[in-house]
Amino acid sequence: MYKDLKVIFMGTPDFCVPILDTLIKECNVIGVVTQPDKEVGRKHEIMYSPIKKVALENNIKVLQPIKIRNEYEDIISMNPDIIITCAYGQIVPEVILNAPKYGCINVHASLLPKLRGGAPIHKAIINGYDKTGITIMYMDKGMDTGDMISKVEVEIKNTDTAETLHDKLQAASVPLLIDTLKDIISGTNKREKQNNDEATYAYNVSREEEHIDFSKTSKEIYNQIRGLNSWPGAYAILDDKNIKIWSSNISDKTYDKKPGTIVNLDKNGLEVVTGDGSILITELQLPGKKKTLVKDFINGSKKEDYVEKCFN
RNA sequence: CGCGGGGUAGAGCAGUCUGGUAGCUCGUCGGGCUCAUAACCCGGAGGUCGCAGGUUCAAAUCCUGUCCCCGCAA
Repeated sequence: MYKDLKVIFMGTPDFCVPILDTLIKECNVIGVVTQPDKEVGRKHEIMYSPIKKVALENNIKVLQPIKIRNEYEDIISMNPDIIITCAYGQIVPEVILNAPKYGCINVHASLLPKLRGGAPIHKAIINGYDKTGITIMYMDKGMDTGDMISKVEVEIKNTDTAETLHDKLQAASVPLLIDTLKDIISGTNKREKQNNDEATYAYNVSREEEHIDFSKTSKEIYNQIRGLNSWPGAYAILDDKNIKIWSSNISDKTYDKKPGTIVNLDKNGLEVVTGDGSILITELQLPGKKKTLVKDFINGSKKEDYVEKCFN
C-alpha cells in the first residue's frame, strides 16, 4: 500500500505486534526500536521483546538503546519518513520527534487525555470505566500529551478483564492506524490539542496496587481483580502466604464482620467480607501452585482451614 | 550458580520424615430413591506415583542425576 514509505517502528510488548505485522505488510519498515533484552524469570534467561522477535523473523534492523535520550543518531541517520510508536517504554527526545517528514505518531490505548501513561488498559478496568479506546496522536516531549489525530472507542463490559480488553483494543488499533496513516500521507488528518484540565494518569501498576484491601467496596475489589487478570494478578495475604486472586463475583449478602473475614467456602466460591458486603472468590492461586478454580480447590481443601480466618 | 514450593486417576489434594497390597474429595460410568434435582444411597472403571539410574528381600517413600510447572526477588 505504501511500499515507498520508510517507517521506523518503536514498541516493545505483545500488544503492538499486530501493528508491526501490518506495517511490515503495507509499508517499508526500515528499522525497529525496542527495549533492551532483559534477564527474565528464575533462571535469568535473556528474553527478546515480542517486537524484536517479529523484527528478526522479518530481517529488519533492530535498535535497542538503553537510553534513547542519548542514543538517537542511528535512528535519525536512517532518514525515516515517519516514526510510529506504540508502548515503546521510553520518552522519545525532541531531536528524534522533529526528524521525519511526516513526524512521529503514537498509538495509545486510551481515549486521551484520559489515562496517560504506561498502564491504560489495567487502569481503565480498575477505575470501573465502561468505555475506553485507542488514540493516535503526534508525539511531543511529554508523556502522551501530544496533539490527537484520531480515536476509536471500545466498550468495556462488566465481565471484561485486562486480558480481554487488551485483545479488543489490540484488534481495534490496527484499522485505526491504517486509516490514520492514509490521512497523514494525504495531508487530510485532523490535529486536535488535548485538554490538559481533563487529563488523568495511568501509571504502571505498583505492588501495592495489586494488594487487595477488603475494606473497599465489593465493586472496587471486583474491578481490581479483573483489572489485574491475567497479569500481574491481585493478591491478599492469609497465614503469611500470598494468595493470588484471579476471579470473583460480587455477592448480595452482607455480614457484620471485619472486612477480609472468610465466611464460607463451597463450590460457588470463597466468600469474603468487604467494606459494603461480600465477594465470592472463584479462582485463586496458592504460592507454588497453579491457578485453580475454587470449585476444584475445595476438593483438596478443608473448609475449617479457611472459614473464619481473615485476609490482611 | 538469587530464595523457596511442587510434579501421585480427568480435576484438586493426602501419603514421603518413621520403605511393606496406592488413599480422599469432585468428576465419570452403571444401578437405586425421588414429581424432580446440581441432593441422597449402592456399585464400577480409571494411576508402571514426571523421567533415568542406584540402595534394598521390598521404593511414591531413601540416594544421585535430569526434565517440567509455580510463588518471591530482580
